[in-house]
Amino acid sequence: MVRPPCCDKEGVKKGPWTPEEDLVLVSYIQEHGPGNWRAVPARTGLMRCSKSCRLRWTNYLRPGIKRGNFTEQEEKLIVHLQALLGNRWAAIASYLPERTDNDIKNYWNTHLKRKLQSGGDGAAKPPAHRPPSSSKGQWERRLQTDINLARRALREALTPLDDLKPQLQRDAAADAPGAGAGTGGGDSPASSSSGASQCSPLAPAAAVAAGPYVLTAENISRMLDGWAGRKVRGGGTPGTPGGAESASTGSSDASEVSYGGAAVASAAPAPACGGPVFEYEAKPGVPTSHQQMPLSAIESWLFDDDSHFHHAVQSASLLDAAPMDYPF
DNA sequence: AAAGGCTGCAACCGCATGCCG
DNA sequence: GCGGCATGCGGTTGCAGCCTT
Repeated sequence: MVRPPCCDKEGVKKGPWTPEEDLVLVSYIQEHGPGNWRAVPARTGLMRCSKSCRLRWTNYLRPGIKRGNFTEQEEKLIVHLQALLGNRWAAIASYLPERTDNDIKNYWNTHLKRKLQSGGDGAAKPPAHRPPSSSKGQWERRLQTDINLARRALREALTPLDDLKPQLQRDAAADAPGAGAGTGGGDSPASSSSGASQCSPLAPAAAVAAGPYVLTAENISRMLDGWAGRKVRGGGTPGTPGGAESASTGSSDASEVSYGGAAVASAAPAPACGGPVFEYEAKPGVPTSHQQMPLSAIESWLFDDDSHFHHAVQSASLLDAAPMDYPF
């Protein structure tokens, strides 16, 4: 049996996506849900590779994505997690639910890497405990250790949030009672990969908080308005619905245009698991779009499982081998 | 004001991994 | 257990806009 090429090299369009293409893709996914990407080009008539469709959806069209304007907290998280996990952007992104791995990767390469390099010689060097590019089995075993390290790093990164901690913990307790409670067994957010079509412990809370995105005519209209209202880059590169312009215009853009806004979500009732389409858009094991949810989830993960954390701290001397000495 | 260089972002490419028959 | 397929992931590239000279 001859394996068909991933992308039909002939007749496959490349380059920036147009608003029309985005609309077609979003409409299709609204109807059929993400997945079965191979069928997407054929069924939609999009002259795009299936991978391109998936990428476009994952990085830009998916609801709940925040773009631009990385906060200092996010920067710290990224720096710490990059030091701990290496260039495993998908894993890092799982701690920043509103950010895509591509976004984080770009931000690291364009901002943080340079920042670290200019900030100190040693800081930019990968730590000794950085995951080796060895077999996955080794890596998985190591991951358990790194989880504990990550917790410590996250706690440090989140230290300035102590003022908010009581509220965050209340949120975590109220919104995600199960979030992180089972992480003592090593089930970190980064490692839970089976939640795409299931109810993540966090997903219902997020759905309640922000509601699911429902593609309606109004939303499509808003989307197109957003495109039409912004200058088209490169004679065809649309701004992204998630608010690509937000970097220069302020953080409000992201919520204005993104699909995760509460106003949009209010168009439909908050579903239980298996509700309307896009309910399954939550990243696996991570909350959907709500500004506070990621921190709540992280806080929950960090503090709910504190006993495990302290045990790890006490029993593992490896903490000493993981200096968190970064310029910022 | 114009030209060249630099920066940042969106997208592509190829490999790795997991699932299913 | 094996092979094929679909998807996920990380590295890299291309290009438009911005900045500097």
